[in-house]
Amino acid sequence: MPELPEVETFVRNFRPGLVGRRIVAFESHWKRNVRPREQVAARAMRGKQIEAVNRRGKLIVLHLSGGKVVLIHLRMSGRLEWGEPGAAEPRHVRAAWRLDSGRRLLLCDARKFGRIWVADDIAAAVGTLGPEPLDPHFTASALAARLAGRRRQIKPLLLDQSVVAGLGNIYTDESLFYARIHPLTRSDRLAPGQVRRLHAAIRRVLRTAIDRHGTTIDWIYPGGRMQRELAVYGRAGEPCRRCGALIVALRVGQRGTHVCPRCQPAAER
DNA sequence: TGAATTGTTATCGT
DNA sequence: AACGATAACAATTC
Repeated sequence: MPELPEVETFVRNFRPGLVGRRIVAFESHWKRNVRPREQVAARAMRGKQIEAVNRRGKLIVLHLSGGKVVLIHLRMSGRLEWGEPGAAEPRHVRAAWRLDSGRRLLLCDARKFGRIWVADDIAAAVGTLGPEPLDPHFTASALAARLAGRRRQIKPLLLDQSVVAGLGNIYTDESLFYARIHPLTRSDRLAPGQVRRLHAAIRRVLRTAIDRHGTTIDWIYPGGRMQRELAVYGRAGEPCRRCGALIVALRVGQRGTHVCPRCQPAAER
């Protein structure tokens, strides 16, 4: 569930408590999800200072003194919490970084799908990521270039992190709605104007969602306000805010997908 | 109780 | 062979 806006919100909320702090210890018994294995990762992090905290796609990136990076992917149900001395321990703690401030940074994850890497750089851990959709270099023509030569359905293509980094199910559906593109449309059938609309929609949706601190739609991610403003996601059977037609749920690439049948006419085959 | 949930990867087919 | 579609997987909640 955490997509780019939710990850960005975590980064902004936790950055002040992290930058400049030193990692005293790393504790985890999350064998399957920590790379390299816990003791090796712990040794690489111990004593290092956190010099910067930022985001790349859906990854949280801690830049450590000495040059290594710690990458945290929240996947479906991960979230960051502070472990305060004397406070009750949150549920589902999978990893903890003890800091010289006396606090612990906790990665909590009910479903255990999250991941932690300690690596020399992002590419070494997760391979190639597509451009940041909010970066100035991500222009409409840059998007068009990334779609060129592909003939996949547009929705799975947008979910592919090597095409654009950071979009997940919610914001892909929202972006396609504002661009008035049906999610099954083949990418090579998009007119230049549609690509420009899609580019603008992606940036508009992500910027708005960051401003609202992300989307809270269930118990997993608290604190967001974007759910009030979603146009299609999770609104099956409700009227389209633009035209009044009823929002339809369908399945695209194994994913729950939401469209306005009038605003997003199905691509003819 | 089992259906729903998601990003990634493995696998199958074209 | 490269790409696209699909299945599988992790584990939990309601």
